[in-house]
Amino acid sequence: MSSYDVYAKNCPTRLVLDRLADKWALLVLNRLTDEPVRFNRLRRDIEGVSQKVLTQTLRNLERDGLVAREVFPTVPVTVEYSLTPLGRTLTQTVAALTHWAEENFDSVRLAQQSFDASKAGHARL
Amino acid sequence: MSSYDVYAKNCPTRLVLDRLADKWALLVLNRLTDEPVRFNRLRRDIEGVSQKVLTQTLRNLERDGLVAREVFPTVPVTVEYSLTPLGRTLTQTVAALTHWAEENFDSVRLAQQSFDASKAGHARL
DNA sequence: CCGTATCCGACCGGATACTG
DNA sequence: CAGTATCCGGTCGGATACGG
Repeated sequence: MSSYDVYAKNCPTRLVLDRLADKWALLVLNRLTDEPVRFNRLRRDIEGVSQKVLTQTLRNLERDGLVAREVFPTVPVTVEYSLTPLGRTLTQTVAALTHWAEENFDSVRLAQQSFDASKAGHARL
Repeated sequence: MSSYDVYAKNCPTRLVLDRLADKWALLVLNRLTDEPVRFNRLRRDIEGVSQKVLTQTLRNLERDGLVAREVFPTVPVTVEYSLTPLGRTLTQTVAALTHWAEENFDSVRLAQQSFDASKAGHARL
């Protein structure tokens, strides 16, 4: 079964999947879907990400060819990030994931509460 | 723009997205797509995951209502994991992600090599 | 404005040993 | 077989300071 190769350690797909399995990466790709965005704008819009981590995330995405970085020689300097053609091939899927999360949040929360309640009896400290 | 709420810190969707943005979780969901799987089978099939981390991943997915855990009173005990109906609503999207990774691995690798080569001049240790 | 560099505490995950 | 418990080194990420 070649479709099971995905689970193998040496499967190249795992390397790509590891990168996508990153909450900030997904949020960045999502934010860049409609328009190019400057660094600090991105930093402000995606609440909770530090400058360091956002930079790392963007570098990784740039290295993978999903995001393009363009520097404008203004004073002070302006840097715009946008999706590459390769990156755009991912937007449908990323949007689907986000959409699922929006649609099913209530179900997930309900399941969590139910799960936690059923385990409450064990909390005998 | 309500569709931008996804990026807000307090957005509930972020909580769900954080959980899905996990490489092991995605691989587990993928592996459970076609059939229920026992714990050690899962551990063997998904190379590189430790028992501890696989357990944690499965507990989280169970808590979120995506995965069901069934214990069979055999000797020794047998535990089967499967997708819940809620979990099955995710399989299309997860499969799409995996499929993208398979399709575009070459492009990503090429981009990485190109990126690394362009930065080689800075490696003056 | 857009980073890089450094320090440092918190958390993650592997190894190991033990239970039902 | 399927976990839980504990230890413990490595990594991640926040804070801060500084540079182009």
